Amino acid sequence: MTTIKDVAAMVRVSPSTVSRVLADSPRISEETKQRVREAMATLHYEPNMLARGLVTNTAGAIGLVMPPGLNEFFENPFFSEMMSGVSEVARKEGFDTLLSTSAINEEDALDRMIRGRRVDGVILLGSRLQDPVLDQVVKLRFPSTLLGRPGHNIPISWVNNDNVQAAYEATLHLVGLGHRVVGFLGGSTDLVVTSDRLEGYRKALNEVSLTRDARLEVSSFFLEQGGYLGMMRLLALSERPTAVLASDDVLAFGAMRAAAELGYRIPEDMAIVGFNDIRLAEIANPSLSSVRVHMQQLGIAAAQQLIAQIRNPEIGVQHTVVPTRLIVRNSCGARLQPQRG
Amino acid sequence: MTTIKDVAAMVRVSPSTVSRVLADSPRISEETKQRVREAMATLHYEPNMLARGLVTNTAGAIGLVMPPGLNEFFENPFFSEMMSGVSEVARKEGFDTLLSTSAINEEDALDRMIRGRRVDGVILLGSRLQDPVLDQVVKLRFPSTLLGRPGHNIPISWVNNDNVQAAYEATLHLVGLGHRVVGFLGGSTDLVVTSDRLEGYRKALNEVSLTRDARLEVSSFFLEQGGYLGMMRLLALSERPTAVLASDDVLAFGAMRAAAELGYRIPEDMAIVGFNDIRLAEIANPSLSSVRVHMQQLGIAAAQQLIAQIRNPEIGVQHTVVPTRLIVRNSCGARLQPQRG
DNA sequence: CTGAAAGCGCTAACAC
DNA sequence: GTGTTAGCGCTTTCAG
Repeated sequence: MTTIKDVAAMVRVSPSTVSRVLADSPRISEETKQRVREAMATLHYEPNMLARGLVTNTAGAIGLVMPPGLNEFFENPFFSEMMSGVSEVARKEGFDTLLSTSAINEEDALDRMIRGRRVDGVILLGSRLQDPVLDQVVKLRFPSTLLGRPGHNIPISWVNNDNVQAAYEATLHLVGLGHRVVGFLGGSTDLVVTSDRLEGYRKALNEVSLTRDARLEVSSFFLEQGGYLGMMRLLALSERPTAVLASDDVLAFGAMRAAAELGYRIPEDMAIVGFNDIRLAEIANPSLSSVRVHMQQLGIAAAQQLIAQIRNPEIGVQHTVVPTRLIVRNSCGARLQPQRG
Repeated sequence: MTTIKDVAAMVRVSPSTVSRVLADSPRISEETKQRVREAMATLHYEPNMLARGLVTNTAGAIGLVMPPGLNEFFENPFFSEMMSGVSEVARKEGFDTLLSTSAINEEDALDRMIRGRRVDGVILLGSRLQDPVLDQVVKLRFPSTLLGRPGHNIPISWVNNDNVQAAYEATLHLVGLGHRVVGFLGGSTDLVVTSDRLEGYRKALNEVSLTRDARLEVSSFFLEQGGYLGMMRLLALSERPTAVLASDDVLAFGAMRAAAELGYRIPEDMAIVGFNDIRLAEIANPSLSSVRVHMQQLGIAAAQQLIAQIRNPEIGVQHTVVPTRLIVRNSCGARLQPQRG
């Protein structure tokens, strides 16, 4: 392994000079820099990040802390797109991206990453209503950004959509198409994102004076299968919904499959709107109406916020709201001639 | 930050004793271990991985080297599923997972990771026909596993499907359904996986004495849009195919969209078989027949092989072939009554 | 403009 | 069983 000493020896300067060249210090003459750089190239020198990190107390990496239930998360296209945004920014800014795979739970993952000095900051993917991880990271005063919204009042930077508003608008859209019984199909209820979208849904129903029915609000796990099962429940109700707002596209697809299997036509017998607008929404048949949340943009903003914080710890908490937009396609029936209402 | 010294001071032992407790050395009395561990807990001690890595020359992480064209890759569900397998193993074995996002190309990413001692081994995701990265990693004698097959003869561990055989069987399946003009829709031609699947396709056509036509072999980028455009080309041919083998499900979906848009019914007018069997294949309408490659299994095997290598560098190159299976659904027409042949 | 020296937190001989 | 010591590769005062 080539070290700074080898380079120094080759150019007949001291290790500190080589170190200064690495940092492009103005105190080193251009000529020396030139010679040192040549030596680095011929020796294939690459700085040892561990050694550097040990003294500078930096890691050159940002950590992605997965929510519990890794697999569920990996399988959701949301994840890839968000990560694509994160890593794009990380790359540009010279950071690597570390996945918190080595621990069994979020708390341990965080401890390992933070106290173990493996990363310079963390992006927390999603939050639960009472989330100890948030307290933990705030208590440690460690650079961090939450992708989502904290469920309780805590000074932490975050990047989020206005999920209440988005779900509110999506629900009103369905109501505007004439639907009087609208179901809500959500993911895990202790996730803030689920609760926010549910709130928006309820708000809309209240506003148009439609009676709410707890049985119309089903929650399941965040997988296609979860949507499938949830939809089965909704369809089994004595007063079954004619439209459903799903809090995730993957759930929406499961719901569509369930409905189709039982002979319901979409959108004629059952209108569906999803959330996230994953790539597949456009391709599917029928194409899925969905609230576009700009997943990649969320990832980009989170990474940028985090890196700004790492570079300037005094920056204070930052909040970014990425706007959403309802993309109307075929699954909600808006493109049909109005039949009800 | 709590260090080993703080713990040592608290228990009134030397730092080396604490270090030995960390390693659970048998030379330390149970009683001392107990006291040290208590101190570690109350002080929230967490070992500094940088310092440890500096002396042991380990990083506690495995690197995932993305192929160039990050985004294309992130968007393919193949990636998430494979990564889910990798990280599951990594977690169990106590490794973190580092994404090579910080460099602009694979070579630099590797240099940074390997010479920078950020990882203990790397998983290379996919290979091109002449791939300098493979030479690089072999030359450095660094633990590594290729997810795919090397395009040239080089002693490197890999995990792969038998893509030639799989494509051969899939093509024969289509021929067996009576198709006499079968198209091939591939990804980037310099990828080994594309070339292998193409070879299997050709082999099948030769075997059943169907004339091959270079115009029936189109290649495009690895996105839905690529499949869409490729299919448009195939449909424009004077002698157009009645069946298409797509070397990736995402391409297959693009192809299906193109065909549907132009009024072709699937599978009646156009039979399609894809590759990878992503989750969506089952859900899609019509459901997509696809060669299941067990993406997660590939990731698991790659990670296991790599970690075995890290733990025992003398282990030599290992090769794993993960079997494939053609999953017949609706898009290939096998479930219809035979109409041709 | 450059060099010498100390030290980041940890492990690993080598002592006792 | 435990302590002492040196050193991993690098950055950073402090000298000059």
